[in-house]
Amino acid sequence: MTKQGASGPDAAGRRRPRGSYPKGRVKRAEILAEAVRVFAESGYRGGSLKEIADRVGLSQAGLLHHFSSKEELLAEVIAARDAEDGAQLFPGDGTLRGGESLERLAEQVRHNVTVPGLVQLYATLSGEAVADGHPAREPFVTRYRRLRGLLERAVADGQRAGELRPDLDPTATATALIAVMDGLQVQWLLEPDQVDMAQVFESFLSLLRTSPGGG
Amino acid sequence: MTKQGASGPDAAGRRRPRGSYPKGRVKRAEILAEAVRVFAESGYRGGSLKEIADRVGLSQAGLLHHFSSKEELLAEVIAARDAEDGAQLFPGDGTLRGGESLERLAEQVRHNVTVPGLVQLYATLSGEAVADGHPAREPFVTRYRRLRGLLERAVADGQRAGELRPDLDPTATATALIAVMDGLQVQWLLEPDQVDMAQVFESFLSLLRTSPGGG
DNA sequence: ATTATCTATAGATCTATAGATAATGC
DNA sequence: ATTATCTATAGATCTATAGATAATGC
Repeated sequence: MTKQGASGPDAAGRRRPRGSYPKGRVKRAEILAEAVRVFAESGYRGGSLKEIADRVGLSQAGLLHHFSSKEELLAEVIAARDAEDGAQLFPGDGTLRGGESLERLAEQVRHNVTVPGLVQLYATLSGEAVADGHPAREPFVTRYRRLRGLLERAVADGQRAGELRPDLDPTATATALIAVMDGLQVQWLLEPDQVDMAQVFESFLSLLRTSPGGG
Repeated sequence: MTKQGASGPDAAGRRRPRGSYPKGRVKRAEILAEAVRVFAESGYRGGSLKEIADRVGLSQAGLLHHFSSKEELLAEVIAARDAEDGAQLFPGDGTLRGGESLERLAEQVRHNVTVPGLVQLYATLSGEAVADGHPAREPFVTRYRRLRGLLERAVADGQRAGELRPDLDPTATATALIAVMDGLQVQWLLEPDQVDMAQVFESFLSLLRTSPGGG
C-alpha cells in the first residue's frame, strides 16, 4: 500500500480535491477498528454510529465525515476483514497443495481462539446476513462461494496426493469444512470453556485423512 | 395440554382473574406464529412489534395486551420452538439407541430443508445471541449444552454397539455434529441451490460409521 | 366484571443533512 | 482553500404506558 489520499493538481493545473490529511487518515483507521468491535458486539443493526463515534472521541456527525453512511462503513469493515483473512488463508493466491490447505485451515482455527472479537464479528454478521436485503448478504454469498471453490480444489488435490480419503466428495467436503468452522464459532463464543474449537476441528480433519497404513 | 387460561373462583369464593377468552387465545397463537416469521426475517433487534402487530391485524399496543414486553414475546417464541424441536428430536426423553439418534439427526436435517423460515429463525437468533446481555443468550447456552450432552451419550452408545468408529472422541464428535448442522444452515440459506444440506450431513455421518467390513 | 382492543403519547433512539467553526497545508 | 470537526435538527422509528371503548362471559 502506498500513501493514501494524496492527489496533487491534475495535468491541466486545475485545483483538485486535496485528499485527506494524515490526521484524518489516522482517525479513519480508528473508526474502522472500533466499528469492528461495535458491530461484533451488537451486530450491524444493533450497533449505532453514535456508539462508535463516542469510542473514538468524535461526534456522530464527525464520524460521517469519514464514511458517508453506516452502510458504507460496514462495507469497508467487511472489505478490510476479507483482505486480511484472505491473505492469511491463501498467501499467494491458492498455490498451496491440498493437504497443506487444510493444515492452513486448522492453523486459522487455532488463531481464531486468540481473536474472539473477530470471531464474534463473523458469527454476528453472518447471522444477520441471511436476511433478505441485508447489506452484508452479497459479500457473504461471494465469500462462501469462493471459499467452497478453493477448498473443493484443495480436497481434490489432497486426494490426488493420496493424503485424503479417495471416497470423499470434494464439494460436500468443502461445504462441511466451512460448516464445522462456522458452527464451532457459535458454540465456542457461548461457552468458551466447554468447546475446544481447535481440537474438534483437528478431529474432524483426521477423519478426512487416509489412515497411515491404508491408502 | 389442557384448556388454557381457565380459572374459576378460588376455594374461598373470591373473584379471581377469569383468564383469557377463546378469541384471545387464538390471537395470541397468531402473534406467536407471526413473531417467528418476523424475528426470522429481521432478528430480535431488527424485528419490530409494530410489524408483527400489523401482520396479525392489531395495533402495537393491542399486541402488548397478550405479551407484556418484546422480551417476553421472544422468550415464548423460543420456548415454543424448543418444545416442538425437542419432541421431534428426542421423543420420550432420550430412549434412542446410539445409531438411531444420529439417524434422527439426519432426518431433522432433511426436514429442515422444508421449513426455511424456522431455519432462518435459528440462524438469525443464534448469531445475535452471542452478544453479551442478549435475551436469547441463556436459552441458547442451555440448548447447546443439553444437545451436546445428548449427542455425546448417543455417540458413546453407538460405539458400544459397534455402529460408530471406536476412535471417535464422543465429546468432540457431539460438538462437531451440532457445528456441521448449524454451519450448513447459514450456507444453505444464502445459496439454497448450491448447498445440499441433507447430502453433506449424510456424508459427514458416514465418516463416523464403522466401515461395513471392518469394526 | 373482565378481557380485548384502540388512540395518544412520553421518552429514547437513530441516521443523515445543513451550516458553522477550527485546524491544516499549498 | 480544503479538510476535520462540531452543534442543531429533521424525520423516522421503537417500546411501553395511560386511559378510553368495545366485546365477551358469568
